[in-house]
Amino acid sequence: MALASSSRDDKAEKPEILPMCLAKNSFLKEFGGKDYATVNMTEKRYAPIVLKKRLKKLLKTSEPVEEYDQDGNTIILMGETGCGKSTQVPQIVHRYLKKKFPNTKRTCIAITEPRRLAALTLAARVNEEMKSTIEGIIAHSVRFDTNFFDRTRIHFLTEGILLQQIMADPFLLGYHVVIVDEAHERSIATDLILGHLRKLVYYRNKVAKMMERELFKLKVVIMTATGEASTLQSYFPGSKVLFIEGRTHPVKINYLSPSSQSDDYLSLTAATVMKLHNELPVDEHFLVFLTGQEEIEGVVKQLRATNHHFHVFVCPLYAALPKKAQENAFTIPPYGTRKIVVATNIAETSLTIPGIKVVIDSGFIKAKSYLSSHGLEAYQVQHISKSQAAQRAGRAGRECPGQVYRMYPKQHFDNFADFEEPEIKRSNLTQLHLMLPHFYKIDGSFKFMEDINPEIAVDAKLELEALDLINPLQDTKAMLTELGKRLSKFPIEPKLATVLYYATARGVLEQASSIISMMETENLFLPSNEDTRSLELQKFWAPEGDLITYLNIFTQFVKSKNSKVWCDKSRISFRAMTYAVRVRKQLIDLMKRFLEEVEVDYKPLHNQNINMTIIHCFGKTIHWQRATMDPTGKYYRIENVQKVKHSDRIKKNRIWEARVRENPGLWSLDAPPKKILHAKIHPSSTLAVARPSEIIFLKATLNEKNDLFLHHCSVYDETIANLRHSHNEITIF
DNA sequence: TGGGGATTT
Repeated sequence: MALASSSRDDKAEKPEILPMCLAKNSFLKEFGGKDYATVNMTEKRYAPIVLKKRLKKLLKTSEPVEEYDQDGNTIILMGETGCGKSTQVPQIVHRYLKKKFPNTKRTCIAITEPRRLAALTLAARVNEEMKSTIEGIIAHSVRFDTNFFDRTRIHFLTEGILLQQIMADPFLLGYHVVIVDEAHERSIATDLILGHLRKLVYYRNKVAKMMERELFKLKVVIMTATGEASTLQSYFPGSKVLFIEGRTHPVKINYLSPSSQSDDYLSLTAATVMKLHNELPVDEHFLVFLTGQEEIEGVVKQLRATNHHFHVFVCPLYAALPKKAQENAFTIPPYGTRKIVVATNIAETSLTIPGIKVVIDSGFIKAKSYLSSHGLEAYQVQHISKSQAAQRAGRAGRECPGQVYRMYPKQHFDNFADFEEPEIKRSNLTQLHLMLPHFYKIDGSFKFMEDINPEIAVDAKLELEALDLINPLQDTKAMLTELGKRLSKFPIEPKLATVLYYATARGVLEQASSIISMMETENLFLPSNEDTRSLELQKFWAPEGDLITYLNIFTQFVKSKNSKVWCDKSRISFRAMTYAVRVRKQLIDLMKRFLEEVEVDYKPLHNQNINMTIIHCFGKTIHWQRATMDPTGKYYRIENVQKVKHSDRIKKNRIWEARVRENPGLWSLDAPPKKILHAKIHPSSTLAVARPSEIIFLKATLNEKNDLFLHHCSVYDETIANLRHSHNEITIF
C-alpha cells in the first residue's frame, strides 16, 4: 500500500508511489494535522458526559449552518479494491490514536461495512494481524451477532447497526474515529451515515476547540473506489483527499468488434465462452457475468451439454442457489479441467472467487428501480455503468494478470453511465422517511449528497400518513406521531411494524410476528420441481392463503424442534427458518419493551377464529392493498393510498388544504391518480391457482415483461373485513 | 405461472 496526498484544488494529481513506512507516516501526518507531534496531553480519560452537555448547549445557541467545514478532520481515501485499505487503515488509525492520546484509557474506532460477511471477516483478519491476545479489543457487530466490549478499540459493524447507534446517540460519543468503507456503493445507509457525519464532525470539532480538548474531536475517513471524488469533496468541504496505489494485477481489456455486435447478448456470451474455452490454456478459469437465474441456468445447461476439447466444470452462482451448491464455485478443479463460473452480480462485490483469470462480461445487470408512476419497485435488465465494468474486469486480476472479454464494443462502453444510480434514487423510501426525523435532531436540518426524488418522497410520506405514523403538516424534525416514534425503531417495513402493533392489541402478536418473520426471509423454499413443490405444500397449505401457510410452516418447524432433517424433507431452507426464528424473537422482544414503556397489558383473545383475526390485522392496517378480481381473471386495487388520504384530508383538515395550495408541486391534490394496472397473483403464492375474488397482498412487483405480480396474498372477503373485535385498546398518547 | 444484490440495538 502506498499513499500520496492531493490538495482540494488538484483533483487530477497522479498518485505518487511511496514505500510502506513512509506511506503510513504520510497518512498519519494528514490525519493528525500539524499538531500531530506537539499535542498537549492533559486529559486522563474520555469524558463523554461533559462533551454531550457542551454539544447540546452549542446546538441550542448556534445559528443555521450553510456549510459544514470539515477543517481537515475528514479524509477521503481513494483506492482500488484489493489494496488492503479495509484491513490496514483501521490499524494505522489505531496506532495514531494510541500515540496521540497515550494517557487515555479508551479510544474507539468504528468501521462500517455494507455487508455482514465483510464486517465479520475483516474483524477476524485484523485480530489475527495485530496478534491481539485480549479478547474484544477488535470486535464486530452485525445483526444477531456481536462481541463488542467496553474495552473494544476497533469496531467493525454493518451500516445498519451504526444507523441504529446514531438514532440512539446522535453524537456518537463512544467513537473518536468513524471509517466508512465502500462508500462508492452508495447504499441508502451510506447516504444517511455520510449526511450525519458531515454535521457531527463540524460540531464535535467546534466543541473540542472551545474546550481545548483535542480528544473530543470526531475524525472521519471515507474509503471509496478510485474515480470521481468531487461530489464527496464538495459534500465535505475542507476535507483532505488521499490516494492509495492498488496492488492488483493488470487486466487486458478486449472489446467486441463492432462488426460482430448483436442484440442477443445471451447467445453472444455463450458462444464466446465456448470459443475461448477451446482456445485458452485450460488452467485459466472463467467468470461469466449474466443478469439472472433463468439466463444462468440456460447457459450452464448449454455448456454442460456441449462436447469440448478440454474437461469443464461449470458452476452457476446466484443468491437463490442453496449454500451447498454455491460452494462449488470456490473449489479448484483437478488439473486439466477448466472451471467456468456463471454468476449474477453477486460475484461483483459480495463474493470473491479464487483462481479466476478470464472474465466474460455481458455488459448487463438486473437492477431494482422505483416506478413512481405506479408506486412500486420493478426489476429491469439494464446496461452496467463504467465503474461496474471496471469492477467486473478487476475480478480477473486478483491473483495474477488476467483479461476481460466485454460483449460490447468500445463505442457502447463510452456511452455507459459513469456510475450506477445510488440506491436512494431507485427504492421505496417509506422506511427511510420514518427514520429521517431522527437525523434532523442535531440541528434541525439534513441534506443528502444527492437530493431524493420528490415523487418517491411523496409516495413514502403518503403511506406513512395513511398508517398514522407521521403528520406531514409538521416540519420533518417534528413529523413523527407517538406511534411513529415507537415503530421507527423496528427493523421492518413501517407497514409491517404497524400490523404488529394492531396484532398486539388483538392478542395475536406471536402469530403476526411468525408471519412477518417468514416474509423477511429470502428463498424460503429449496429448489424442486413444481409437482414436488405443490405436494410438499399440502402439509402446510391453508385455504386462507400465504399468510396462514407461513404460520403453519413456522409452527410445524418449531414443533419439529427446529430440525434440519424436517426442513430437508419438507424442501424448506433450514437457514431461512433459523433466521425467521431470530427475527421473530427480536420483533416480539421489541414490542414487549414498547408495551412496558406505555404500561399497557395485552391479553390473547380466545373467542373467535384466530386465523381470521390475524388476517384482519393485516387487511385493516394496509387497506389500500386490497384487490378484487374482474371477469377476465385479473386483479385490480380497490383503492389507493392517495385517494384514501385525499378524501380524509378534505374532511378532516382545513389547514391541509391551505398547505397543499401553497406547495402544489409536492403535495398536489390534482396529481393524476396512479395508472391502474391489472395484476396477477404471483405463481409462488398458494392462491395462484385458487384465485379468490377478494384478496389482500403485501408486495407488488413488476417484471421485465410488464407483468404486475402480487406477493404474500391472503383471502380477504367481506366476512373478514367486517369482523368486529373486542380487543384491548392501546393508547399511547 | 416465475425470484438482481445487500441490510436492521
